[in-house]
Amino acid sequence: MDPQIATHLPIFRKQLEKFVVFNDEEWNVFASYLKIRTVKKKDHLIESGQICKEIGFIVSGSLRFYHVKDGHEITNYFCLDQEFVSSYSSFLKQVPGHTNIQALEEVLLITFTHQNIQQLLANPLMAYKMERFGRLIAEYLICCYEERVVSFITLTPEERYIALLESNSRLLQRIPQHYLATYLGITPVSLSRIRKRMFEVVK
Amino acid sequence: MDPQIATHLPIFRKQLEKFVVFNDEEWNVFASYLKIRTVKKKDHLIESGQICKEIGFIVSGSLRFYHVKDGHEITNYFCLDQEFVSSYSSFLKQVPGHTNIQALEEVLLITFTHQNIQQLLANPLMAYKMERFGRLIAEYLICCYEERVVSFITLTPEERYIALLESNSRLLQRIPQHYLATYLGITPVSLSRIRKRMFEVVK
DNA sequence: TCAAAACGTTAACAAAAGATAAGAAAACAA
DNA sequence: TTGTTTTCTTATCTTTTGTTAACGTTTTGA
Repeated sequence: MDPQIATHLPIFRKQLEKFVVFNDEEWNVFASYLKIRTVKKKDHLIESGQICKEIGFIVSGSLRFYHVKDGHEITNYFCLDQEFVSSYSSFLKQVPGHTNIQALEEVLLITFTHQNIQQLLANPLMAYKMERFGRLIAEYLICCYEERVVSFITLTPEERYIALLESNSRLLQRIPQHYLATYLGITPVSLSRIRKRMFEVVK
Repeated sequence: MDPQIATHLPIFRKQLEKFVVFNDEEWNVFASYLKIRTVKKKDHLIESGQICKEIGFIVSGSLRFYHVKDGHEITNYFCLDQEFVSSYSSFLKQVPGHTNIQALEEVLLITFTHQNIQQLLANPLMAYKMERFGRLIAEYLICCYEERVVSFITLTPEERYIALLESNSRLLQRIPQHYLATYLGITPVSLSRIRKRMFEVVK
């Protein structure tokens, strides 16, 4: 194991315990698969057309997911520290995806690969808890996605922006506004107008 | 076990096997929890504010998911036969949801409850396969949701409609158009215009 | 069968969003 | 620092969508 990784393992283990609690023996097996690496600002964790081989836990930094359409980049998601990051659909099916994931700030990641998980799932000592871990993470993500779909269906872009201000102002302070705009499903120009309208009402 | 259910179990078992294969002993345990019931056209499987207690497998019929906003119904999803149906976020967290699920046609359902699943997960004979089953279903749903979020971000309403025509024309023949419109994120009037534009180009 | 309800289309007008371009402000890098 | 790039705002014009209402057709249910 990379000695550098040891510093960051406790915080990672603590986050994992929101989903499943490994005893020390299990944890040692699991941790033996972990790797640590950095992604420089503006570098990519994964690009469109590639098969996503790994899941990362973000020790520090932030990333954005984006798609390219007609030469424009459209931001789909943001991940901040203490969260997991992966192009899930590509990762789960091991097929090429359309998602790009780019570091917005320098990122420090603890990673494990799809192959690692398959090995752990095939290990009788680990299989049960790994299945459970996978289930609970996947269920968590379903709730996130459901919320996002519902916000597209039921809210106007302005309402989505306000909801984001209220629920996740931490995000807004770290993310350039034009990325936020496409995340909300509108153009940067349009978000600027929405903001203008909002602040005029306040005056 | 309800004798009426026996007729429909083989098709259900076959669909389940896309996710996990139960041996006969496991299957008998699992099947002992199943119930069958019908939902009449326009009746609700679940309404906003309720905790969703069950997952259903649709033997026949179709349903729509919708939210209410400012007195308007906004359709969020459709389920046809041979699919699973539940208000997942509410079901998984066992908290009241905002989703309504209504039968578009008379529906025949095979159901099992959240409590049933907890019992199966706690049964040492079943736990491993139930965890696995849950994981694989959840992963499948993640891919569905991801596709839907991406379609909102990257496509115009017209492109979303065309994509739906190409990928799921089976749906379109069974679903009233005004439900489809809100599913696409637009009004029924707007969808009617999009259709008019499309057919004029063809001429 | 027959009246009521639901559904789809169209029109007219208003509101919102997209596209493009220009300019100011802020962040970044040599 | 200084020059460059990035980011945000603003303006103009066009396109799209929403809103409301009217109308004809189809479906539904008593």
